[in-house]
Amino acid sequence: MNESRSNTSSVIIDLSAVLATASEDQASILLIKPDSEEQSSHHRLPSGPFNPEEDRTLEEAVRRWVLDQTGMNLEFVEQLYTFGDRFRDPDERDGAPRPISIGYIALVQQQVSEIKSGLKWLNWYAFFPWEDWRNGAPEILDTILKPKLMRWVNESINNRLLEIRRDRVEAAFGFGNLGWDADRVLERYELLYEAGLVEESLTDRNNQSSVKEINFFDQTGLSMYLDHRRILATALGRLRGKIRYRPVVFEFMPDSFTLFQLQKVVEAIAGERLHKQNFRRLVASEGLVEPTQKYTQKTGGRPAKLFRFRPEVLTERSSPGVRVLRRRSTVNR
Amino acid sequence: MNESRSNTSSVIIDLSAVLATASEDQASILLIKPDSEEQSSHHRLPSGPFNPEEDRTLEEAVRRWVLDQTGMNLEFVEQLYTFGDRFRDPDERDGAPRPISIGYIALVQQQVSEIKSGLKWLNWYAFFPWEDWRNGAPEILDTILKPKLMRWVNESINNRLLEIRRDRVEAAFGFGNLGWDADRVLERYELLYEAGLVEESLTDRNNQSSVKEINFFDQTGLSMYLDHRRILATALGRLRGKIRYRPVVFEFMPDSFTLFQLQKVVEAIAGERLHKQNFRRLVASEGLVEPTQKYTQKTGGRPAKLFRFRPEVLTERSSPGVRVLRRRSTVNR
DNA sequence: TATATTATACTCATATAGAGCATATAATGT
DNA sequence: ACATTATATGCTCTATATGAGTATAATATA
Repeated sequence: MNESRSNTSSVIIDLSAVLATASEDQASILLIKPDSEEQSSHHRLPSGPFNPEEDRTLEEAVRRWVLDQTGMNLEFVEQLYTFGDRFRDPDERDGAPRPISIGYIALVQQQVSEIKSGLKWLNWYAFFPWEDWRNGAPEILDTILKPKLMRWVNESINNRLLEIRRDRVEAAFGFGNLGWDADRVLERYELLYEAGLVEESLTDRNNQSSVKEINFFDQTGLSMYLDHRRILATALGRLRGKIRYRPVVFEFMPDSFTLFQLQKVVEAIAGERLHKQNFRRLVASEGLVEPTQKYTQKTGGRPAKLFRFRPEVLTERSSPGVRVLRRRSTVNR
Repeated sequence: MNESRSNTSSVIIDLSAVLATASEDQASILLIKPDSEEQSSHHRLPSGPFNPEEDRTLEEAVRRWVLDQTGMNLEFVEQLYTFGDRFRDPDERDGAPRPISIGYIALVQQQVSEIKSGLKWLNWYAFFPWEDWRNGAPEILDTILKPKLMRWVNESINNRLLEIRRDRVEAAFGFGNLGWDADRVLERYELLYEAGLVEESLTDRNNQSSVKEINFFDQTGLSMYLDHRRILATALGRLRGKIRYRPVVFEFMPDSFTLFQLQKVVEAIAGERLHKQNFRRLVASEGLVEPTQKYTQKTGGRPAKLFRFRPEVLTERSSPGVRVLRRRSTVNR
């Protein structure tokens, strides 16, 4: 065994949190606005270094940083992934310590109170315009991303690489026979990054973008500080998957709500439209909700019954969740 | 914002890999045998510190350590989770740097060649006897774990804690109306750890075990070095989940195999028996395999057709996998 | 009173999953 | 040769889940 390496090189652990919420019309995340004094003009996630002397667990550290920076006490928190690629941080080449970045997702109630200055709620899809299929397939897919990705595939230096790239693109974007799989958010972002189609690609000097058009990147979504957009992509993918087998949607809902409100929130997260009658059948038969005695007329038309979450499902069903479509067939493109 | 903390405390990143394989009768993992000179007498995973100067990515570092320690070049590697709890490492209280542990899972072919000395393949279920349901519900569940867990639930200092513990135990072990959910390996291990029912509970001084019986822990599976058994539990849970929507089983299979051999491997991983005819229908209709022209008679009885994996399935279906049972009903207990 | 709008109930066709029965093809023993 | 046993493979039946559509109910408003 080779035990000869020194372990003395410094490593900084950076913890970042995606604070996600969803209202009827939008899924949004809480961001720290770019500061004019700072080098970067990009939004960033609440984040901070891990201090082993102060924090008993990683999750506690995340909670503390979020409380510091946003004033919010988190409930649901889940670890996403640990990123450690070299050179995603451009400063690192100049001898700065290597950042290891651990991403978290936190689900918070719809924004009730006012938020601190310097913070902002932003639509999730501002960062991933191609992920919102609620009004049909996003135009950008066929007009821009598909041709650019195909070009990147064909630029491969040999056939083996070409096949790998083609298969990855097909699987992630479903251009072939495959449909669109809403969960594959990270795969899609990674491909766009590698193909030089998002702004962050430029700071990675291993990568050169073939894009020459001025303002091209304005079309491919807002960029973020360092690798925060990658963490965000991981979060959206995880959330979309999790919603199907854990009752996490209810973290976003008020105490009582109509079924259509619930559906709108699920649609905002899933990025797809759902069949109203079937959705209602679904949540009822899964035992996820129970009716209250109240109704609301705010919806217009016939008054809607108000429902509440039924926490008992957790001890009744082993994977209770909103089993929405796993796949969108190609014909809907 | 509070930016006043020092970030100078040292952090060591430790990378560990679960090398998993499966043959017809067993799912096993590659371990480093306990060395008599070492303090600990426990098996451990191949692992080593992350060196930011040498390794471009975390995954590369894992591959390098595994190559060093086992001589194996890994193909499929996936990150599992990053563990950073204080005091899981008993040495840490004495001022040793805080270890942050990133777990990986690697899937390797059935052991063809001989392995290096000091290494050993061990049955996965030697560490989690309660996870193997292939011959019915493991006895240990009803005879030992259930009563001990119930006692731990009832020892709660107040009603709120009691309810939380009860719900967690019910969800993880399916004692109530819930069935056994094979994927929840980590949840079950964590509960046993917290309840003081596995040997590692003793080294965690936040935790005291109520177990007084001599040799009690011999019944609750082999213990491992540091938090390696926790990483192993994470790996098994992840693998069981993943097998359902990605064709990962084939990482374990030789070029050609009979459908029953494939089924046996899936059963070893899932820890459950499957319906033979339905399994065959399943893998065929999913397009996961295609017949070769060859047959084998080694199985006894009518010769079995040999099949091979159909890689095209990756570009045909968005989540191809072996959709085995998600839940086992209570009546089968 | 007609019309628009939303909520909710119900139906129908199809796909999928669990379980079991039946048949095919080998080896082995008498 | 023939019954027995063991494994492989094909097929049926049923219950349930899913996708899509039709019908009815209860409100507001022109």
